[in-house]
Amino acid sequence: MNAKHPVQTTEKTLTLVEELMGQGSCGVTELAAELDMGKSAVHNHLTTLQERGYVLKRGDEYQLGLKFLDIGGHVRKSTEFYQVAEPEVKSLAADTGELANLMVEEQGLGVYLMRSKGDMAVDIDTYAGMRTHLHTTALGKAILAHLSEERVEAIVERHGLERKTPQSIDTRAELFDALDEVRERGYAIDDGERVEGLRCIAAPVKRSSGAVLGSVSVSAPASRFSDDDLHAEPAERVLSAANVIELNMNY
Amino acid sequence: MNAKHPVQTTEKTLTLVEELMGQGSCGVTELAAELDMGKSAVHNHLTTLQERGYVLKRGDEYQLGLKFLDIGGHVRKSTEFYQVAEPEVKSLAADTGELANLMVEEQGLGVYLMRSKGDMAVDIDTYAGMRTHLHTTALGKAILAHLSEERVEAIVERHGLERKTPQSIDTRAELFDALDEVRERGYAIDDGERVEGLRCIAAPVKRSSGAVLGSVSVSAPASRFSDDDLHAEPAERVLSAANVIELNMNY
DNA sequence: ATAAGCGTTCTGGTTTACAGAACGAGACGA
DNA sequence: TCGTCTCGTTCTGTAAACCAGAACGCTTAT
Repeated sequence: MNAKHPVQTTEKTLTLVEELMGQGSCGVTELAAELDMGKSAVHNHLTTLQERGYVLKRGDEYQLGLKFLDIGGHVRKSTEFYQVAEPEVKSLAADTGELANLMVEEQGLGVYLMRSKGDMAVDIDTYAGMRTHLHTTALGKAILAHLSEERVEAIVERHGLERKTPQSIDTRAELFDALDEVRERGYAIDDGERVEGLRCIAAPVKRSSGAVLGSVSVSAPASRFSDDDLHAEPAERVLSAANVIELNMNY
Repeated sequence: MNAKHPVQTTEKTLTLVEELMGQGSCGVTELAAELDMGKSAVHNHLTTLQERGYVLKRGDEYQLGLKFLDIGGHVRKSTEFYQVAEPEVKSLAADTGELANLMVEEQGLGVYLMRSKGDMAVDIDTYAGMRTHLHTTALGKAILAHLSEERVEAIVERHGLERKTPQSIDTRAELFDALDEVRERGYAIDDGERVEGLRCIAAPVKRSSGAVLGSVSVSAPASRFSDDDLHAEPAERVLSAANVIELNMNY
């Protein structure tokens, strides 16, 4: 549902914050030009944000501060799912030596709640808090497979089916086929659909009611996740991690 | 410096966000009462924030979403100091088996940039992004010890010397004595000054210019950090971690 | 020297945020 | 079953405040 009486000033502030996140570090004039606002307006917003700790001034340039991490970290820490899953994702990373991830759905997008690196883990561009289209990752497909068809339709309607690599899913038919497969097999795979050469295997975590809470995964370069291996040990280990989390969530 | 023409609407939005962070989950009426605002104003702000992904509605209550973690995570990831220090803090935790931390100063407060748990690590209430008074932790004292005296004065002026436990520093004289000691010894210690029974040892990380970038630490229960041991292996290991980070920052 | 660029300050007109009242829906008890 | 209380939401006029634009120092480049 959209806001019937949105606060336009707040929208401007948020747009400014998001622009600053994209740019990294910016001057007043540059931001004003980028966002079609007057310099004074931009300046007023920035100084207000600075006073509250959300923005820092370094020389003549402004940049986002760590206050966002404070709030975000607090929100994450207060999440039961994160608290319960965290140790299990860590041991998943330790056991496999690869990169283990935890995802939840929010507003139709996938949010990485955490990532834990094992000894050999690849270092890709993800970070805790990062958002991604659900259809482009194994984690996302594991979640989508256990939402109602109308929820999935609504999400596709809202966010589209953008392609990240030539392997990405980009039609509804492909997506629904893939989700059927996930439900049958019990876990989802991603073979270079978001990052070329990266394979990923993910299992859903569900409440005993059947509602999906999120998903767990392990990512590794294709060279270490061969076609044969993929469906053996790694799948086994990811499913067991998901199962442990489910048990601990349901007490 | 304070904003000469602050955007009051933005301030209201931020106050609302911070209140929501404190409360966890709240209804419109409760928030309106808490903040002395009309219900319609609170509602307008919340729906605006919701539309942008910063706030979620669950039933009739509103709560903060993970968008803050997205922005905060992005800011952290873009920080050179974090990128460089991260692997070293991880191995510090792995080697000692305890809780290793990384802190930077922002707006006169200490911000935990990361925490990494070793096998036996205590689980305390800190989280990445959390802010704390600098004078209450070894990490903070390691930073303060390498700021100019007027910076330290300004920080004390701004944030005061609040006590967390009976052991906390709470006078300027005590603080400056402690900082002298830190400079002489090369590292800072905290013996139950923030959390009773928790000992902590921290070393500053400095640019070759002498400017302090932040600090690294290891925390453990007093039972595992005896008086004798504290200044031997742990101190050695923390100093070496700080040194490695310094070398990698300065290329 | 001069000019061009920046961030910052100032002001008034007009956009717009918001108090307060009214509405609809659900929960509860009589 | 009905009335009552409370919640989130919608609506409206008016008082407030956001902001374009111009002006001001300041630094840097020509």
